[in-house]
Amino acid sequence: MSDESRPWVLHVDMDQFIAAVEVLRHPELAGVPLIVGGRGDPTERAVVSTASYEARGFGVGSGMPLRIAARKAPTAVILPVDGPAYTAASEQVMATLRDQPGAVVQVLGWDEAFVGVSTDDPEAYARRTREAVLERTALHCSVGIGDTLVRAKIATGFGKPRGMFRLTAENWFEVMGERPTAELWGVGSKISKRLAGLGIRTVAELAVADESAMVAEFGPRMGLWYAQLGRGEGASIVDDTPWVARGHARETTFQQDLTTPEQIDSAIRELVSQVLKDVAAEGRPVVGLGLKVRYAPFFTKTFTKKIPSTYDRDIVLGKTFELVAKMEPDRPIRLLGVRAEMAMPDDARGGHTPTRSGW
DNA sequence: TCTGGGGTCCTAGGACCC
DNA sequence: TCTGGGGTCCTAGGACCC
Repeated sequence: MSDESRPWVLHVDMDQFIAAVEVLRHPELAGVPLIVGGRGDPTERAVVSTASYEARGFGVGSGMPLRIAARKAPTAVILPVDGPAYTAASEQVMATLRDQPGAVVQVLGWDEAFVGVSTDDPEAYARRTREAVLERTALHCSVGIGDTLVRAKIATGFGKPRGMFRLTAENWFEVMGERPTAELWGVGSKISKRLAGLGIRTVAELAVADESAMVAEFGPRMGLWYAQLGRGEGASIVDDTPWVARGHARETTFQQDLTTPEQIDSAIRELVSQVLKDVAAEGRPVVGLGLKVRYAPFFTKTFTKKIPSTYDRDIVLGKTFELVAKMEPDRPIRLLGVRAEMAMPDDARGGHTPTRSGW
């Protein structure tokens, strides 16, 4: 170890963020199993956004259907999602991070951010950051310390809750080598299964995977990117360029299945008008409109249509009727969404880095 | 009494042009 | 009668993340 100041990547992740914000507003809920999701009504179709650690003890996790969560944790308090409250808390957290000396902050979501900083003692810096966040927001966080973005991000999991962990080229294989590929950030269940088909099950095996086999299976970009991920390598520069959305979408879940063309048509009209309003607020032209239709269960149909200059109602409705015509009568539509794509300024398009997410 | 809503990026294949 | 190669654009779909 040297005293030399060098660049580090910190990944700051709030502990059970949404539940913690709710406890701040409802102090009597401290220590109580708490579930936040949907409109707070477990008889409705919705999923869990966050479960407190107490609720997780009952086997409740995020993404789980709310009614199942309520069954698993019958004593849990269930609250509705309150987006504006979490946005406000998030802004306080991010402002605190930006106030730290020398910090470059790249926000990843409501409850997490990368912080780039040059320091000779990243643990001390991380500790001061955690203290500052706690003091300003009364919220706890964990910090991952890494020499790349990927390593910092993965490190956080080992620091939770209310702690920190350092993951670098030095201990990467010691810590991650024997773990399944699905523990990597960007490898989910589908990809890990395809990797297993190539005989690759652990991070260490992925790290030395045959390049031509990877490219044959996943294509030129993804194939090389996954192998790189297995080594924990990649970008180490935290980028605080303000984020510009590439598109907007509106999706909704119907409490009752939609079954007739008339119902579907009016639902699409409503969503299209909402998303066009969102896009108009950005002041950029609409270049495409997509429709996503989900049948119950597990089956998704999509179409996207480039719109020449502006939204063309006839095109969208024409495609809609095509979808409806293809609908099988015994498969009622469950969920439905509309996505609009906006024109992007050329310099915001990205695509210059060798990884799927630009890192 | 199963399955949100908001995003990101990549790939394959067909159409079309030269 | 037979059939290039390269490039771009568009659509559809897949996968992942929080």
